[in-house]
Parts: sequence; structure tokens; C-alpha cells
Amino acid sequence: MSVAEKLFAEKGYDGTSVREIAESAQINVAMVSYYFGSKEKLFFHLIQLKSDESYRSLVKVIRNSKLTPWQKMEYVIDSYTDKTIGNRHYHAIANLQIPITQRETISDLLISLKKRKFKLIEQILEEGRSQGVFREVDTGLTVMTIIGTLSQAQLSKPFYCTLLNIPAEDEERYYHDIKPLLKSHLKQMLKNHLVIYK
Amino acid sequence: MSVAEKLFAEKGYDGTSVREIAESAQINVAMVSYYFGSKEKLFFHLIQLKSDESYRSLVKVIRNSKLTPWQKMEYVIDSYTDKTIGNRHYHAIANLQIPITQRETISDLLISLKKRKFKLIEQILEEGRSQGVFREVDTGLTVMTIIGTLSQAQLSKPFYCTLLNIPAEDEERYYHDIKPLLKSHLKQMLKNHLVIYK
DNA sequence: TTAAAAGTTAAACAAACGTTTAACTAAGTA
DNA sequence: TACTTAGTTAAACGTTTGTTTAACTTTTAA
Repeated sequence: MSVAEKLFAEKGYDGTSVREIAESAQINVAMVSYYFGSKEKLFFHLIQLKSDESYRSLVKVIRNSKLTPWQKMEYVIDSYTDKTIGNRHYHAIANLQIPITQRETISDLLISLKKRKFKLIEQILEEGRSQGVFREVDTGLTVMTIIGTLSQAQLSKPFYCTLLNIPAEDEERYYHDIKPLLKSHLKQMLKNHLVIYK
Repeated sequence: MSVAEKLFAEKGYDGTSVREIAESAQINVAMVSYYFGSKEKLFFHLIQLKSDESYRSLVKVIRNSKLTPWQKMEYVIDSYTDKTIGNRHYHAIANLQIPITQRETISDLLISLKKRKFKLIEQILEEGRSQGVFREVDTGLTVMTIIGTLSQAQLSKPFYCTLLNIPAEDEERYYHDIKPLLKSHLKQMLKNHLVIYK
């Protein structure tokens, strides 16, 4: 499954063949059908598993009522950046495969997961607004910006590498270098965007 | 070619078959090979054509030295939002197909086009900084945020529709409604992020 | 010990893939 | 008019796709 996750993220659902997955995982092709039923069900299984992992850890932050809205935002930015980069294969699939996958079942699943994630971050923004510490911004578009920036960080890897003088093959170094930059960029920008100074 | 553009954007390069394109365009399958040589060359041709269109119109704005950096930024946000939505099929390909396409020639092309676009917006940010009217921000990541937000607006369509109470099929209405929201959101956020008040 | 169940395999399946072929019609040219 | 070129077609090419089959080995359990 981890092999499948990597290949799906790198080459897309349609670009990855069952034989490729089997070969990479050093198993027989028939085993995918035997254990998962089909390629589509393997994908389904994969996404459902990973999304729950990713979701639960975010919920904890939101529910922690001891933190101020901005502290929560900072925590979300940190942990969501870590998650996006640490689980980059899953996030590449979850964020980018929606319009690609033709099967309704798959895109429906991805959409519902995205919705769940959005709502979670929106809660913080609305909490801050009701407490009078956040400006009245479009919460949906603000979440779009957070997720969009992190997605772009993945999509821009090959070209951003040349900017930072990192060899294009050195994926680890790219993510290691860009992670703190992303965090401080998002914090700085969102603080100016959201927080009301008194 | 416009049929191919739409299908590539909706279903990805690998998810779109030559027969599908031919059927949709009501031509014979062999004509693709006859006129373009191959599927890959058709894609190549398509991207190169569209990217030049999109690029040239942005250059004009940047070169207009009568505008202040922030006026340029506002203009770029407006026109780039219009372009992303108006040419949404092309932009979906250009922004999202990089990690998907396996062929080196294709991804190399997409990367170089992205680089060109980035540099253009970065120029404005650096101009503003050297004039002392913009803060010292990470220009690369700021561009990432602009492009990322607009890309997400496309990727989030199916789920954002439910938020705005728009039927998922009504693509036109979604983009019509979201366009002004996107523009004002980006302007508001980037103004707070960039502009130094004196 | 032995029979059923689970795991694993190479081979084969039909369908779809991108591309090529060869026969044909229409357009252009001398 | 006669002949070359360009445009278009249905059919076939060899691969590759996801999936199934049937034979085989290993594990489990009575």
C-alpha cells in the first residue's frame, strides 16, 4: 500500500498500472485483486486510511480550548505544514487528484474528505471572529489560501529547487529547507490578514 | 485542440485517450497522428500555444512603468484571476500536471513555463521592495500563495459549490460567483502582507 | 495425520491503448 | 484533362491495461 501511495502521488491514478505497483512491491499482480478486489478499491482503501490519520491529529488542536484563536492558527499552520510534507504522497493525491479521477466514487470520497478538512480550519477562523480578535474575512477563501500554498509547494518542487540551488533529485533537502520557510511565511501573512491589533 | 485541452484538463494526460479526443471532436482517430504525429506532440503543441498567449498579456502590465508597484499587483491579481478562470482548462493543465506527466519532455516544458510566470510576478514584488513601499517578504512563497490560491479555487470547485449553494453541474455560475470574491480576497490579504503604511 | 482454507503463482483473458496501414476521396496544379 | 498532393477513412497493428483462472504451495485446525 505504501508503494501504491507513492506511485499514485507521483504519476496519478491513471498513470499508475497495477503491474507497476506489484513489481515495485515485489508481489504478484494477482495479489492486488485477491486482497483488495480491484485497483479502484485499493485506492479507496488507501485514501480512507490515510485521511483518518491526518484528520484526527488536527481535531485535537481545535478542541483544545485553552489556546487563543491565533495560537490555534499557528499550531494548525505548523502541524498542517508538517503533515503535508511528511505525508506528502497522500496529500498530493488528496489535494490534486479530484478533477483527474473519473470514477464518481473516488472523486466523491476526495471531495467529502476535503470538506471535512476545510470545516475544521474554518471553525478556528469563526471562533476568532466571534471573539473579536480576528477580522471579518472570507473564511472559505482563507482556508483555500492555506491549502493552496502548501499544495503549490509540492507542485513547484522541481522549479523551486533551482531557485534555492538544490539539485532537483534531492527531494529530502528541498522539503527540509522549504518547511520552515513555509511556516513563517504563512504565519506572517495570515497574522497580517487576520489579527486585529489593539 | 480545444477539445483535447478540455479533456486533458478534466481527466489528466494519462486519463484521456486519443480515441476519446477524436470522438469528442468528431474526427477520425488517425487524424491526430496525421496532423500532430502523436498524442504527446499534440499535448506539447497545445501547451506551447496557450502559454505564450497567457504570458504576453502579463508582460505588458509589468512593463508599464507609470503604475506604482501596488497598482501593478492589483492589476496582476485582476488579470491573472481572469486568465486563470477564463483559460481554466489550460491553467488546470499547467498548474497541476507537472508531477503527473511521466515524459521528461512534457514536465520540462511545464516547469520552464511556470518558472517564467513566477519570475514575472517576483519582479513586481522586488520593485516594490527596492522602492521601500513593500515589506521584505519571501517573494517566491508569496507568488506561491497567489498561484496556489487560484489553483485551489479550481480544485475546490465541486465542494465549494455546496458551500455557495450552487448546483455542482453549474460550472459557469461557480466561476462567475467566485471570481470577484477571489479578487478582493487576494487584494485584501496581499495588501496587508505587502504594503507598508506610513 | 489429513482435509479444508488461505496464500501465491504463471498464464491467459478480453478490452482499450497509441499508432500505422492501405484504400479511398477531394483539392490543387501543369 | 491528367496527375500529383493533401485529406480522410475503416481496419488492423502490436502493446498494455485490469482482472480472472487454474494449478500449486503453505498454513491452519480437527
